[in-house]
Parts: sequence; C-alpha cells; structure tokens
Amino acid sequence: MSGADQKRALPRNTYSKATEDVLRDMILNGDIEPGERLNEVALASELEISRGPLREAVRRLTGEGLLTAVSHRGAFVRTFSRREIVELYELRSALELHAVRLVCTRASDEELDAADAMLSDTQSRISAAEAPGYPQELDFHLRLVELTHNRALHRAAVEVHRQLSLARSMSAKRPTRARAAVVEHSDLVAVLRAREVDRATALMTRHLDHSMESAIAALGLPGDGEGPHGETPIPLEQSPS
Amino acid sequence: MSGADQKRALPRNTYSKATEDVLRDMILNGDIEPGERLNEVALASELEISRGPLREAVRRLTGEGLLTAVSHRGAFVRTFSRREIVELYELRSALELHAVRLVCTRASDEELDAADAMLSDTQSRISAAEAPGYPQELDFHLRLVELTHNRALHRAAVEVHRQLSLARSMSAKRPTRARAAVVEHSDLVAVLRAREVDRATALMTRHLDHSMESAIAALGLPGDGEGPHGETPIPLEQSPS
DNA sequence: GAACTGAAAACTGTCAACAGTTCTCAGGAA
DNA sequence: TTCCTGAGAACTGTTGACAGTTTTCAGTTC
Repeated sequence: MSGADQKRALPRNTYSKATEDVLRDMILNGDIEPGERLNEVALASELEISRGPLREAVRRLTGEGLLTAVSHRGAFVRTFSRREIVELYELRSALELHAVRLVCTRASDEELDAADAMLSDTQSRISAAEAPGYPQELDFHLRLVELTHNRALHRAAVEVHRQLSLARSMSAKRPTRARAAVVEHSDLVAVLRAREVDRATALMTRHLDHSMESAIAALGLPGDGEGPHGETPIPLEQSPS
Repeated sequence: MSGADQKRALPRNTYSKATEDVLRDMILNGDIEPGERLNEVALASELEISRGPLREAVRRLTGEGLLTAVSHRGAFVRTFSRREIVELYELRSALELHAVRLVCTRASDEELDAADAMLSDTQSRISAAEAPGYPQELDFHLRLVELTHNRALHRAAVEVHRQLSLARSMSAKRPTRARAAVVEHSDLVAVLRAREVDRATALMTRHLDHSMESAIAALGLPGDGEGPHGETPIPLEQSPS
C-alpha cells in the first residue's frame, strides 16, 4: 500500500496528554497564578475528567519546571526567586550562544534571509500595535535555535523559555523592550549572514544581558531572594491583602 | 524550638516518587533493555504497587527523555539514532562550554583544587582496576558543572548525561577512553586554575569531540540512522535472534 | 486576648475494576 | 504456501472509591 497508515498518523488523543497541554496553557496564560495550589478534585471536575489523567499531566509539568510538587500537600504553580531567574538566563545563554555558533556555520543563506524577513514583519507589527510585544521576542530566539536543526537543543530551549515566560508573569510591570529588542535581533541576523561567529556571539551575549536586566528590573519585589547559595523556599501560596 | 520541623524535613516517601527513582535505575542499569516495552501490569506487580503510581513515574521519566510513550501501545525504553546522539553531544557542549566559562571566572581556587584532588584519586583508581572506567568520566563533568553553583544548568546537564548514559548502553563494545579522558580532565583543570578562559573552552571542545567520536564509533550498527532532517522512527522493540 | 488542643473537613496517595484499543493467532480463501 | 479475516487475549486509558495525611477551626486554658 502506498498511503499506508492513515489511522496511525492521527493518534487518538488521550485525556492525559490533552490535559497536559491545557494545563500548560492555563499556567502560562496566568489562569492559575504563580504560587497558587492546584486543587485536584476541583481542577478535575472543571476539566471534566477524573483525577488519574490530571495527576499524570501534573507530574509531567512538574518535570518541565512549571509546577513544584510537595508530598501530601499538592502541586503549586512555580515561583522564581531572583537568583533562579539569573540561573535560567545563564542556562538560556548557554543554549543560545551555542545555537548562534552552530547557525553561523550551518544555516543556509535562504534560512537566514527568511529569519530576516520574519523580523521586519514583526517590526512593522510592533510599530503599528505595540500591544503584545514580548511573545515575538521569544519567538525569534526559538526560531533561531530551530535553525540549528538540533531537536534536542530546541526542546531544551523551549523549556527554558517557558519557565522564563512564567517567571515574567510574576512581574507587576511588564518590560517594554520590544522595539529595542527587534533592532538587536536585526543586527544579529546581519552578522550571522556575514558568518562572523565571534561578533555574533558577542551581540547575543549583550542582547541577553539586556533582556535579563530588564526582566530583573521589572520583577522588583523579592530583593535578592536568598543568600548566595541559599535554599529555595517552599512555594507556599502567598495570599496577601 | 531550635531544631524545628524534624518531620517536615523527612517527607514520607510516596510510592510514586520512589518508583520513579527505582525505574530510572532499572533503565540506566540495563535491567530493561533499550527498545523494550514496559508492561504496566507486570512491572506494577513486580514492584508491588498498583498501576497508578507506576504510570505517574513513567510519565515523569518520559519527560526526562528516558522513555518514549506511544498512545495505547505503552512506554518504551528510549533508543537513539546516530543523529540523536550527535544532537545530544551538541547540547552537552552548549551546557559544558558555558559551564567552563562560568567556572573560570567564578569558582574559588579551593574548589578547583578539590576538583584536581578528586581527579588524581580517580586516576589512581583507574590505573589500579580499570574496571568501571566510564562512570567517573561523567562524574567529573557533572562536578564541573556544579562548580558554577547554577542549579538550573546542573539539572539540565544531569538530564543530558543520563540520556547519553542510556545511549551508551546500546553499544555492543564499550569505549575505553578512560585513561585518555582523565589526562584531558587534568589539563582542563590546570587551565581553569590559571583562569585562561579561551584555552579552557578550546580544551573542553576537543575533549567532547573525542568523547563523541568514541561513543559513535562504539555504537557501530545503525549507520547514519536517518536522513539529514528525517523523522525519528517509532521505537519498536527490536528482538533479533 | 493569645496560645494550645483535638476532632472534623478537605485533600492527596493508592487501589481495584471497567472500557476501549491493540495485538495474537487459529482458521479459511486464493 | 501466502495472504486475509476476525474472535479472543492482552494491554493501556480512565474512573470511582478507600486510606492516610494535612489543614481548619471551634472550644478551652492560661
């Protein structure tokens, strides 16, 4: 047979997998706030499934660093100390700087042209609306990592970006570096196009430093979070007011 | 009270969490072979638990890249194509090269001395027995990443190392680069001690290249695995003979 | 009023049974 | 023999109930 397995191509979605995606969206959308506890029975009935598949999804998202589980107390939407955010940015640097090096020697001219085109498209949309601003920022970086054609690297980058996205949702005021960021992206693509590795990594380093400073500044509240090598505090729900 | 929460410090282990650790060990030890399917009812009864906690553990290990789950067919111990191994090594390079840069500017002299001491200890043990050989290799690299005091980076490195460890267990013949590796580690520590960043990253790059070549060579079988951007094959169990 | 006590409520961890899908393999047709 | 067929077996996905832990809070004592 030629068009062999039509059925196999569309695997019947299981509740467990679907719930995982829904939950992730809810967390990243802010439908559940950082620090908040997930009530299994309430959530399960809201999603109209039983607790089994829900718990499996929770376990998976815990592994992704979006939730933190505490024995016999439940799963909490993860919160980030200032230090943890710095750590995540360092991890992001590790991934994206290496991506820059790989892309510089590996991506085709056409691919880089496409990236450039995407950028100017984004730029025009930002000049016009300004509204969303940041999603594109992350999008560009993930697109860049995709150009390495390394799926393991890409998956790792996606995970870090998701965590940073969640961390960002803890900020009261949103950092509006969108316009500046696009310019920096543009410069980067130009240098990549010229295959100047050292200059490209230098640009990326500075760009990520800016991004981190902006994120940390927007965070404000938790001071330094903890000592230089302190322990992460238990993510208890903080319900002030 | 001074020694406040004794109970809280030792969280009653849940079957789910314990199973996760046991299963991971079983996979990395080779008790379950790469490509093999995990039979939920059989495994659950063997571990003397019910399928619920087992399934949660499986979901978690799937997230760690040690298992691959297929809808309605079960979870399989992951197998790696040649390309996936190369990708993992690139990811490992990203993490460890950045770790080298951070350690160079951040680790104390004392910490680096300790790393050096550990090395010569390992060296003597290898000269004496030669037997285990590789675990130390990975240990050193993880120890190095620990010196960054970046937990996110460390966690990512651990995950990659576990996957590579599993991939290595697919090899018929084991690569015996142990002695050569220790020498390269020694050189690296010396350069780190001298805070020569560029030379350190160069050494690490070469070292990882050697390690990858050795791993790929030991693998042998699956040729190139797949085309340049091909799809990962379904991890069906390959029961020859 | 502030701090302790303990029983009830709420919730997570675990289990056993049911439902739907995939796999196996004997039986039959070409 | 080789290829199909389909009924039964085996297995995964899901559910609802039970068990043990944590939290809550009214009642009590200082």
